[in-house]
Amino acid sequence: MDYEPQELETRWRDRWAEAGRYEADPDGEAEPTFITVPYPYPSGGMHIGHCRTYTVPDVYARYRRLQGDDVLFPIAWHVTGTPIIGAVERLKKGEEDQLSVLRDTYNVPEDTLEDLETPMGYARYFIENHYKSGMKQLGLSIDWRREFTTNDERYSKFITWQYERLKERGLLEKGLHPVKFCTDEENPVTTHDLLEGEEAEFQEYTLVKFEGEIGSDDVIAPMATLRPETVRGVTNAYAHPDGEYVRATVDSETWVVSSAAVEKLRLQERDIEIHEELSGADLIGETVTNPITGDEVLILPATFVDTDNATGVVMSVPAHSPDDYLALQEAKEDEERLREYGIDPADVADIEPIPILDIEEYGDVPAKTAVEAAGIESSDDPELADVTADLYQAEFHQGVMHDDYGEFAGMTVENVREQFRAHYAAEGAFDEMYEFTEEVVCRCGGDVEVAKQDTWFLRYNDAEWKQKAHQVLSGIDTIPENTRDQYDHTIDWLNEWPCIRNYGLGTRLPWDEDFVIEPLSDSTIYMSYYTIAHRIEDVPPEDLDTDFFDALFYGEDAVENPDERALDLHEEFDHWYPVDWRCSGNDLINNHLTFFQFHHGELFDESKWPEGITIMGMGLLEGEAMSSSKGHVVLPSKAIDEYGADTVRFFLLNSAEPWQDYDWRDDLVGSTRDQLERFWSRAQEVLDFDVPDEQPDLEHVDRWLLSKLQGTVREATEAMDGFETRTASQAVFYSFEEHLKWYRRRADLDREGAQWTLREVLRTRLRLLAPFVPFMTNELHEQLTGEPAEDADWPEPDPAFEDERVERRERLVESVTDDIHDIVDVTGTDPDTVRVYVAADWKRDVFETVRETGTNVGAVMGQVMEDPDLREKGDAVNDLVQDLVELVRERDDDELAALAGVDEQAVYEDAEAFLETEFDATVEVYAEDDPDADDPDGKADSAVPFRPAIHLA
RNA sequence: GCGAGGGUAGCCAAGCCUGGAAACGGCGGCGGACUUAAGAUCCGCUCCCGUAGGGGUCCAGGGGUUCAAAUCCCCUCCCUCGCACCA
Repeated sequence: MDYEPQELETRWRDRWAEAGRYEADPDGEAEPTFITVPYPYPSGGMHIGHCRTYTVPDVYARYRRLQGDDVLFPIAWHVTGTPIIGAVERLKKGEEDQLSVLRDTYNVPEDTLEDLETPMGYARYFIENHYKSGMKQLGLSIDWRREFTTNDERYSKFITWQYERLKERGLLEKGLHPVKFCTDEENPVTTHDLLEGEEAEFQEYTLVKFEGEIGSDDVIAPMATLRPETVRGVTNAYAHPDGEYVRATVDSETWVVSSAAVEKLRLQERDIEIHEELSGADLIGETVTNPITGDEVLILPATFVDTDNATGVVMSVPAHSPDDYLALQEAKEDEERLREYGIDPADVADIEPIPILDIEEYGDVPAKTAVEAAGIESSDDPELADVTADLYQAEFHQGVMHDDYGEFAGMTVENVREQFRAHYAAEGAFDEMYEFTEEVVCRCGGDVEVAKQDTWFLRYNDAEWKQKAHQVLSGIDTIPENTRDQYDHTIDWLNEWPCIRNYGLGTRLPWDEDFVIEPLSDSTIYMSYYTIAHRIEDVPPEDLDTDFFDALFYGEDAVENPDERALDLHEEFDHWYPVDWRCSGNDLINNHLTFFQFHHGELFDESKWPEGITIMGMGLLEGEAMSSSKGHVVLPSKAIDEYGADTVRFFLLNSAEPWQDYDWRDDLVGSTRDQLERFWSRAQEVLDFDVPDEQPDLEHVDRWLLSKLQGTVREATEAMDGFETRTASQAVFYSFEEHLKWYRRRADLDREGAQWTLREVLRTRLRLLAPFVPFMTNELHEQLTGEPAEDADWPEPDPAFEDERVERRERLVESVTDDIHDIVDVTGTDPDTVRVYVAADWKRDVFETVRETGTNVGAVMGQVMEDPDLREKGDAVNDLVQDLVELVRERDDDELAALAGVDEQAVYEDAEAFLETEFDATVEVYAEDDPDADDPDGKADSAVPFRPAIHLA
């Protein structure tokens, strides 16, 4: 039978579907195992980069089934939030990029595009035609009865229950929060909605409220700065001479700021009324008072001031800012210009930098030192930015505040900034304003600004809640183990999390219908929903109130008059929960996986807390990140059509451990396919053997192979328990192929014993490989035994076949073969006779002495030299002891014990026939001290125990 | 900057926790078998030197511990990822 994966795999898919093979219902006897993976987000199609994420849990699920567990592996679809809506919008607008992704990358037929113009239509298309069909093609052992979407009515009731309960427990809080806001669409936007500035970050400027008289009005000129602690070093201020400014009431104060700033402040929840438009020239030459020092400073003209950034008025700290230092120098030199604005140049000439912090190796005036050291003379010098960055960096970490900072004196900037700012903000001298670090543009072309919005937060900063999350974590197996620190760190680091959005799919906030609960916040404990997803369909949504879910999750004592239907569902929940394993991506450690722990800690009893998390690496395609927008993807359907699902699975699981990145390379996938095909044809040969079931006489090599098989079972089992799919499949498949290679070279395969052995080996390996390549192994195992591999048991190591001495003996044959090969290669000879001399008995005695005495050469020599016969041999004994000490050091006790029991001469004599074929020569085995030994070149005495002397002729 | 993970032969990559064989395996390359040929398959070789199983150098760089270090400790250099309101 030839290997035809397409035909074979279709047949098994149909069988599974017809039998409902992976539908899991509580089974009283078996141990329940519940495995989940984050539900996919169908905002596009599935590509090969997604496949491993779902295949790893499948392999584990299949493994646990073979171990006899009752396994639940469900899937659902996450549609919450804006990505799908955004994708639909772009499609409806006919955006070329979007159309190209749909048409070219995901092969959506032209006449189907119309169906994709509603969010759920769009989602449904990709669910059915990509995810679901792809998962079925891959052979994922999913219980399909339990699928749902997060936009389903009943799921929403479940989310409603959860948020009602969190609110009751005081874990939700209302507050203001900065968001990205498109000024055209007048809506908050997400990173996915951006054309430019995806990298932009929120930057919180401190506004230092300088007071003064501009025109004839008392006003506040808020100077925007990122370094509020430098306020004592301010010598002057700058405004743009041609900039547009306004005088306006901001909340209850009168401010002068740029016109551009007004709009931003409005978005940041300020009450604003404009009184008068001003030009920069109106500000210049005026003096304002530093709210901290009380010093009066002059506003100077500067065209480098950006009126579109923050307030459009900046303070100047020439002692610590290279920009300000140069600008001041330049202002002093241009007296003409100062007079133009009615400023007395003498007043400017008097301005000297005021240092406010010390930093080693930068002298009294760090900015001056930095600028001069770099040889910068003009503010146009492109090197200035680097010099500035270096100085800021150094000052931040090493700068020590001067004495006039009072309670803040002596501290470093790093430690003082936040405190300092909070202190003067509380006094009313400082205010704040947000800006982006770069320009941000919406996909609609509109300008995106920072807006402050009313939001509900999850209080992840709550100390008690954090404590619970740590407790949950301490009970979780984290794979790989070194991710544990990251979770702990994330738990401590998480702050308040805004859990709602203004629009998007999903569940409305129960007490405020204007808001939708965002995706990361509606997916924290949904694994529990899988346990009842298919059966809750029988309950009308209007009955699904909070009491219902309390009874469902907490049982009959949780509420008065619990709903019988809920209690019924509770039994199934109770059967499957907690989650045994959550298999997820390493990019979710920082958010989802930690939220998952917080919410379980809060909402469930300790007995329902998750037990394991394993994280997965990314997929690359031919060494580069996959990208659907660039069309740099491979679709699973295409890969499976070309190679077969078993090959795709085997490659994904064998090329790297789950948590490592893997690289989908066509040539390597092709070679995986060849390997499976070879496995198949070798298996066919074994199937053709006609051997009885009961064990025939076995030879040494057969026992050797069977012993190796037991070790492989052990290794694979241990690896599977730790999700090490690569180690497990490598051991069972590739490493064992190496053993077979040797076995085929060594053994006479026409014997009944050999054929029986090979059949045993195949039967065992099929079961060990069943989680990885279920189609092929089921087929072959059924041909071999009448039963599919997945219905058999996971193999156990059989102690009757584990034999260290057998393995040691075979190792001796391997090394003597290697040694002869080496000599043949080096000498370039083709021997007719190969003579092997086994070390004399007295050498074995020395070996025994070393074993007993230990690996101290002196001690061994002392012991050995007590024997007068040995003493006579002199240097020969010394050399031998050196060799044997080394040999013993390199081996463990079991190995040595096994070696000690080996009759070396018998081993080589048994291998004579093999060696004769191997070298096409006559092979003679002698004892070193056999008086009749034929030893033409006197080689025999170089024999060492387990390292016979060799002579070629 | 903070947090995490890495740097192994032409390339990919195992080994590192639990120190003990120039270091699994794959790809690529070279040679051979089979074949009319190609492909596939199979067998060898693939750090340097060597006509006797040997010797030399080696696991980012530099120090240290040890009889023994890719593996343990310290320092330096370089790379990847995350630092949020987003799946």
